[in-house]
Amino acid sequence: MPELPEVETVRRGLERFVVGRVISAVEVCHPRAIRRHLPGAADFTASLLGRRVVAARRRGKYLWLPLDSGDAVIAHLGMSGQFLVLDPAEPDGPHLRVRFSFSDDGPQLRFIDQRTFGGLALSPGGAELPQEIAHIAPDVLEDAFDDTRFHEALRRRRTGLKRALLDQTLVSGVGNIYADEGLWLAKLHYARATETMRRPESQRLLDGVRAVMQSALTQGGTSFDSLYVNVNGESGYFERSLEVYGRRGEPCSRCGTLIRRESFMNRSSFFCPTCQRRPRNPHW
DNA sequence: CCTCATTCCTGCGGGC
DNA sequence: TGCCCGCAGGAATGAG
Repeated sequence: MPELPEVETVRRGLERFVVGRVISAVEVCHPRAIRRHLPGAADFTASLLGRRVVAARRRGKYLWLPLDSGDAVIAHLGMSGQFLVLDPAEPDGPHLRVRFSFSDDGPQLRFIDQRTFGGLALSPGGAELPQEIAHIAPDVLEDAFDDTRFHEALRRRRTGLKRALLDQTLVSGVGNIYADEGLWLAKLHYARATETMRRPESQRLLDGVRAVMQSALTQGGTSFDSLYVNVNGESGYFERSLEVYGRRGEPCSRCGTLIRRESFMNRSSFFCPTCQRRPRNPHW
């Protein structure tokens, strides 16, 4: 599942292999992939033909490619989205959704997405910051992220801590996996009421989320070669470095207590019941 | 305005 | 062996 580190790795790949090139053809193989582009596939394609990609940007889990027209292609990888840079002779896989060809006849950019939660759209005039994603907050690795303001916003919420972490309008880039990992590092329970958070606890949480993301980014950034922009969730981080996610029944590396899994928000939460004490007044 | 459940989708794995 | 069902989850959406 691509979260911030994986998406940043993809952004770097796009910067390296796509920026500067002129789009010569666009093929929408599956209409669902551009469902958020309401004018439809023909409009999407027409807006891109002959345009040069001038940058590759990211906010949270959203990517966008500013074009020389001032528009931008917005991309979200969803659960299983990938961008692959492949020679035109390479056969199409079963989940190819959109294909971009370039005027240099070099490698194509292919958007591939098995579970189709991801998608692309054209943002008119969105080169600087697409208005479609203006509601997405800065992420914890950006200079623009203000720890104090995050803490204050957290205390104004009336919800559980993990729910707040997953709210992209409060902090972006955090998904289920890094939320669980960050909470474990900070020794905080997922159902902790946000309004009771104290400043040092908020700081531990931010530091924890930053630590796991930085670590994943370091590992993920090394795993793509010249024709593979990488990735869905497989940054190599998964198998080696996760402390709680997916580890139900395994001992906590800090205290030995067995990791528990609880169902929460229609998904799983993994935590150490000793290190991450359930609060007296949990917020569901 | 705020919070939260629901919804989209497909491959995989477990149970029978 | 094969079928069915649950599970995985980001974020838009609408209900309350």
